Amino acid sequence: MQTGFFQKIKLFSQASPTSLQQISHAAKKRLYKKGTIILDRYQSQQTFLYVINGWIKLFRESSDGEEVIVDMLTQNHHCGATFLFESKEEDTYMAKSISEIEIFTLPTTLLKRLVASDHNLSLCLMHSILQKQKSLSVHIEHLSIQNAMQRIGCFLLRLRSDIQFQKNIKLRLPYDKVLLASRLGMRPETFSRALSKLSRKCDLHVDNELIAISCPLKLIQYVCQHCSQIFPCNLEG
Amino acid sequence: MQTGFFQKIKLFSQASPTSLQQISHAAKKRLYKKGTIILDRYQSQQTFLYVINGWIKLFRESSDGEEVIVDMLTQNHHCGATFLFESKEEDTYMAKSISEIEIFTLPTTLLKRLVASDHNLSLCLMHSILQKQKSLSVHIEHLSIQNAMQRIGCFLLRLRSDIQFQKNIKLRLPYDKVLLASRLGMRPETFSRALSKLSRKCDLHVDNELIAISCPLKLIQYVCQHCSQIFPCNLEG
DNA sequence: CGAAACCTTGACAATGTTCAATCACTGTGG
DNA sequence: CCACAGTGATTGAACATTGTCAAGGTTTCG
Repeated sequence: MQTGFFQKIKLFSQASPTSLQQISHAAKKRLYKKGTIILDRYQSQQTFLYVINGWIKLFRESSDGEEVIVDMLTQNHHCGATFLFESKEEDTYMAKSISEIEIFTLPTTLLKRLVASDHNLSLCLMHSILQKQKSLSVHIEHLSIQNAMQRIGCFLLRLRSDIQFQKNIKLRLPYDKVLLASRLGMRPETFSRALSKLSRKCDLHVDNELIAISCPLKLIQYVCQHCSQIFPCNLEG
Repeated sequence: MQTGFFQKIKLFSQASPTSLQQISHAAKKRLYKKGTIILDRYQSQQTFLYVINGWIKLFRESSDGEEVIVDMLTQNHHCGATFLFESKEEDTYMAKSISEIEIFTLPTTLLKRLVASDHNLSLCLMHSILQKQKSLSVHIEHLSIQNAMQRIGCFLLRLRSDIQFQKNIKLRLPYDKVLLASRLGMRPETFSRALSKLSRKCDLHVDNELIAISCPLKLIQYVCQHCSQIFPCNLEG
């Protein structure tokens, strides 16, 4: 792969020429169709994964056999930084493509070496981790404050950054409702009922995975009322 | 303050002598009694705060005037790293002592300079941030999977790391129940009822803020049953 | 075509919240 | 020193929200 490609990625934009060269040498770009297991738990430990395009589900099984969503990644998200310093088996996860995806991977060992030697690269990585941390904090606040309808509305609002200045927004849910329900901490049945209740309350038009928001401000007002953030909260850079 | 003090702190253990010197020069050690406002929102932006001892509440107000807990800090926790790269007003918080506390602070600007120049220091900081990130992920899993009784039990279990090998553990709640309830994402009334229900179910003995766990394994079994982590999950340090 | 997954709906159970009342405890000012 | 206000904590009753179970429709894909 070409160094220019990586230089355009914020995370690597400050990396030294040597680092960029090593990265572009070692990176493996891959395309997968929907529904493919990308990493098993063992591989997750050894792989830094960067999403160029599409959606990926990171998950584990709980002790009673249920699937637990660890994270959902999309464009410009990455995973694997956890294993730069510690490599505990309990932290591992599986990765599965939820749509067609385009990604690249790097061996954790290489990234570890680069981060140890390339100060600017490590600072970019730290910046990115801090952004992620903020989004986790916001997620926690939402889970403890918002009800099912609000969590769904909040998710919709975050799908588009320009949403507050538009009218009659049209969205497509990026992945299926069962998964989305789980991501938002509720049962599929609750999701189904809450979405239809929300659409009555805030003038949405729902047609399977297509959703039209006729008046974003109305939705924002209902969704964000108890939150400590100001509306376009936590839109990642 | 003495450089030796900071060298013993994991976060600064790999810092260069020059960094350590600058840190020890600029650090302000402080004692506060319970109930003191340590930082207002403006100060939080300019201050890196490290807890030597005691408990601190970080919080904000939501748009409808409710207090939102951002984080609870204790021994060896810190806050302020967020502002090393970005300084958004919405990310600021207030800090209040919940017990007698001993802390030290550094100006964000200094830490920023040091992190920019001292590679090993920045790696230590990154490590610490990644640990924090893991604990946030676990928190999210707990909020979406556990019920009120389990969240309370889980909190108790994390108060002592050796808990699984003991019998008849005696604990003291580190801060009041209203705050703890909010931290665990429930109402004080729910907390009160859930704690008494839990104590019946898992043989706890509750006497105000004192709690005795006669059989930790029984509690672990009930609390951790749906979790993707293995028991002594996410014990920091 | 048929199996499997996804999605929705109804009836009901479990869980959590709200509101109001009460009690204990703490610190303050008269 | 006591009265009193304020906070923390608990409890009951009514209510709201979410989860569970079962059934049936729809979509997807080999």
